[in-house]
Amino acid sequence: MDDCKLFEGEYKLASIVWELEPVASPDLARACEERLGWKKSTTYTVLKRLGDRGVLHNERSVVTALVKREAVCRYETEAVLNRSFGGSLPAFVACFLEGRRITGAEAEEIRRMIEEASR
Amino acid sequence: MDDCKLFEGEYKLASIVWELEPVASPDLARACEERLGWKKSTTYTVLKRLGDRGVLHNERSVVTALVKREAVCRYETEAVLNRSFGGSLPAFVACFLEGRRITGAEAEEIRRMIEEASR
DNA sequence: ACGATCGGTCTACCGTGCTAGACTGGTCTA
DNA sequence: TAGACCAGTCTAGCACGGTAGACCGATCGT
Repeated sequence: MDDCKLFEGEYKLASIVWELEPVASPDLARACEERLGWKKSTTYTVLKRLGDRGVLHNERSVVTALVKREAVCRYETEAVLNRSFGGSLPAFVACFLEGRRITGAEAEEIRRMIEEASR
Repeated sequence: MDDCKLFEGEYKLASIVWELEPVASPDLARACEERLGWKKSTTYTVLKRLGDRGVLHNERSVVTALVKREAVCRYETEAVLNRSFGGSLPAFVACFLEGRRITGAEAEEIRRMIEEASR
């Protein structure tokens, strides 16, 4: 899905939808005004764009997400990994961990996932 | 360092510098022309911008990097993690691993790093 | 001394994402 | 049925990143 490439403003809107969906479009506009300082028309403009791209859906004034947050996060994950780390997860982890500590619980969690994925 | 936030074109140029440094500016212009299809002036424009921001350095026609690749990668790492995963490495790893396999060697490598960082 | 070459800058155009004001078509109510 | 209200669209200005053409000052070979 190349639909998953969201620009900054689009991402902000999508984030709010993911949190509130299903949400009435006027409520969404209100939420965007409060949280992002957007005017009504701005919300609808971005909403329409994402609707056209099949990311969000607005029907009878009820907005829902067609593309889930996980898919977008995953796309970004992939993008960063490819662009900066040659697609290598170890390289990414190494970079993040450089001179940093993590808790035992986090370590355990990651260990379990690694275990799972390499079995 | 907020210097580490590079735009697309800037990142491309910086990548070439990281690879070739120290590099004579005309050579750099040539490399950008070959690899990116950039005209000379484009290279110098971006080079100057990055010079002003303290990312690259051009002195007596020799270009070097003041900000290292690792720092930029780290910045991006952090940015993605914060934006999409609430700063949680486990969440990122979970997303990346979702329905995917990794080799035993990679698993081992990550395990070692996790071990190291949680000790 | 002078023209050529070269490193480097200045200015500007273009595409695009962001934002919003003006407007429209439909519905509801007095 | 006329006016108010509301969901949604259209159009457009603005800022900015990407790109490059024109130009300039210094150096160097003849």
